[in-house]
Amino acid sequence: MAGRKANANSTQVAKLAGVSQSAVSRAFTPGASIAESTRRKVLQAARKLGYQPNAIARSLSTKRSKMIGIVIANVTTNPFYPEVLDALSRQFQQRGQRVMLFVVTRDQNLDDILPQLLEYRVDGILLTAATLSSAMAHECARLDVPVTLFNRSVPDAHASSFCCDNIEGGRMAARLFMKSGHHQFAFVAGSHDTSTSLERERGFREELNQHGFEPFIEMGKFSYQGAFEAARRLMKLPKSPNAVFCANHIMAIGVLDALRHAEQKKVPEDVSVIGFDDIPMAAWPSYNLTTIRQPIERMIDSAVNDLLDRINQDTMYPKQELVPGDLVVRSSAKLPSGLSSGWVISTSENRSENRNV
Amino acid sequence: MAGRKANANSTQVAKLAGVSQSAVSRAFTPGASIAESTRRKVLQAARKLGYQPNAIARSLSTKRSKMIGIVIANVTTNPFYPEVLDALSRQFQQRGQRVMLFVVTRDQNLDDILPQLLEYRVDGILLTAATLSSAMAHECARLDVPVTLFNRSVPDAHASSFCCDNIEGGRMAARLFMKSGHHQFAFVAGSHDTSTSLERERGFREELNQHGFEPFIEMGKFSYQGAFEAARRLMKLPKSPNAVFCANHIMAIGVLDALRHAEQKKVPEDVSVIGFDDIPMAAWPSYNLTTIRQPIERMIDSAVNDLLDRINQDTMYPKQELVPGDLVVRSSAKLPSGLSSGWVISTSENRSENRNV
DNA sequence: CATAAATTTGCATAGCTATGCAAGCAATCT
DNA sequence: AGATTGCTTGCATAGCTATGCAAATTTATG
Repeated sequence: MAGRKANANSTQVAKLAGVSQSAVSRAFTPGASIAESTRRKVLQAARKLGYQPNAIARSLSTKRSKMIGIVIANVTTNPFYPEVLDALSRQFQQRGQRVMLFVVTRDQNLDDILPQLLEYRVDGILLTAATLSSAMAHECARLDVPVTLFNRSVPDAHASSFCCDNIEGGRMAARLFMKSGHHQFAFVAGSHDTSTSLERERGFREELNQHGFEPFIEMGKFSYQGAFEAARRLMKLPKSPNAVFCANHIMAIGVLDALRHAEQKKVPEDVSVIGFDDIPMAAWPSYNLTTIRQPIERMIDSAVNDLLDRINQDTMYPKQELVPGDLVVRSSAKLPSGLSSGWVISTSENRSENRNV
Repeated sequence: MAGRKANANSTQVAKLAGVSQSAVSRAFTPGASIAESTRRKVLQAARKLGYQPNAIARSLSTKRSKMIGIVIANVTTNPFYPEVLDALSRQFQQRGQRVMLFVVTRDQNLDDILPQLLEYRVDGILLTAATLSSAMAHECARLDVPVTLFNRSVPDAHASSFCCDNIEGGRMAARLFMKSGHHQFAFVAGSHDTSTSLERERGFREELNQHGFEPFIEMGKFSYQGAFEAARRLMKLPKSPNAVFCANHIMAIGVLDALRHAEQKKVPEDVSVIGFDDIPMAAWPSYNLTTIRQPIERMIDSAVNDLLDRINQDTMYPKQELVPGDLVVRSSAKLPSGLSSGWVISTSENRSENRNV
């Protein structure tokens, strides 16, 4: 059978090098106690035999697999997630961890997936765009496998979570709309059971409410097509909105396309649109989307650091972190006076600057 | 340290169930010789202890890791690849294989990456948008680890490869342009060392040459921005082309945006554009891209089957497969008489039909 | 019931590396 | 020289499961 060809092992290398098997092991373990001369002998013998240490056996022995389980959803429907996966995967690679990947459908039940990761004794688990049942959270805690959620907030606190400040993001969108003099608002939601969508909606609505406004809500199902149709429904309303905030990037694109191509509306003259997730595509000339930027690199750095720290130190508690987003002003939403395309507004530090994006 | 918490093992389960360790192993091995009554006893004891077989130990023992190494590039720059990754990953999951993922940058040297997969004794390797050095091909062959390339053709034949028929795809684009009466052609290339780009160019050029035409070639660097700039350069030429074929989807989008927003050209009235890789985005109203569709599902089925077959049967030779693509007619390229948007032209079986895409 | 056949079980070991411990060794110090 | 210290090295074993083989048990057959 393929894959069964006898592969040189440390004992054979040891014999050829005239040392013990332990010496071979130490020759491949950085920082181990071994004389430089023997190490060279071992490496030479290893090269001659085409020997490479067996990571499976090492994992068994050290009880560390050096593998991280990553679960990710929406990888084809939302271009934000390929960005996330790319960055996560690179970070872990760079830190000497391998990645075991599971791609799931939106809100597929993870209770079947996580055991498959645990079976391989992954050192930690990172969930993206997925939630954790409390039974599974419990199971991971029992096995001392740290779990980190990315872009989902967590109800019970057995896992770390790293999210953009979605509520404040929603508020920023509302404020920009109001400053530009809009009066009829709408929110295109992703789904009614996803924290990102719910929180963005909540921030948007609360800020509007404080000024006496109430947005229409339409369901865009987190997809281009769903948002396209949502936009058409919105435009059929008696008092159709002229300021539409969308729960993510891809739905903002769907809304824009519907407005321009199906409804003959001009953006932003007739209708303003704001999205979420500033991915490269948002800056393309066809869209030029005004959007809330999630500082993806920073979020991922934090998430990766947190997970690796928790793997290495037993004592650390899970952490919930909220990273502030920036409002990136382009030309899909009408500009209030004093602001022009290319501005980035960070609420966090309460300043704006023209970074010319 | 985290992850080191004592985890029940088969011996403990055996003791609790009053059987031998072998019985526990067999209880978890489908098709093993064990009485139903003992299996039940074992499973009950296992549940009580929260026991789950250790896949690492199993891998060591069986010399099968049940892991496939996937190497993928361009996951953020080309939306085709998230589709590929999603489909691949699902297929392998469904077939009981885990995926160890490496995300690389375009044409990053794999000679550092593959050893990391081999170290974990993956059962097979699938490379997407990446090439294999002959040294590494040799190494994998020596270790009996089958390798399959997806979307890259292979010079030496130590690996299987599954590609769309890029040459024929290029020819189809050329034929459509010529049928619509174009006379000035251009090809926006991805890079000069990638088989996909080279082959698409070759087919396009050969077909044109047969009719006495020669296309301009511009380099689009496989990116939106690169293609955007390539289009601007093309439009500055004295006899600027009015029929532009792009080596992939994302570059077609870049070209379209440049033509419309930077060059004030109408598509397809002033310039026709054809892309490659029919991903969902191509059908969005903003683009409505005429494009060559790679039958991604079929290609992936073949690739996965081939790899798994080669893992299970030592005797099979690597296979090179060329899957024909379809020309999907939308509205970014002028239509020849008798054809309307929504038609799909499959050269393979030499027929066209209106599938209303 | 006796015997043959089939099924189930446990024993013992392989698979490969890491590591605590004690022993060996060389260098340093008094 | 003798004692002390610090490195290196090998031995032996742990880590967990799968599996060939022989023994034990059950079932089928005559």
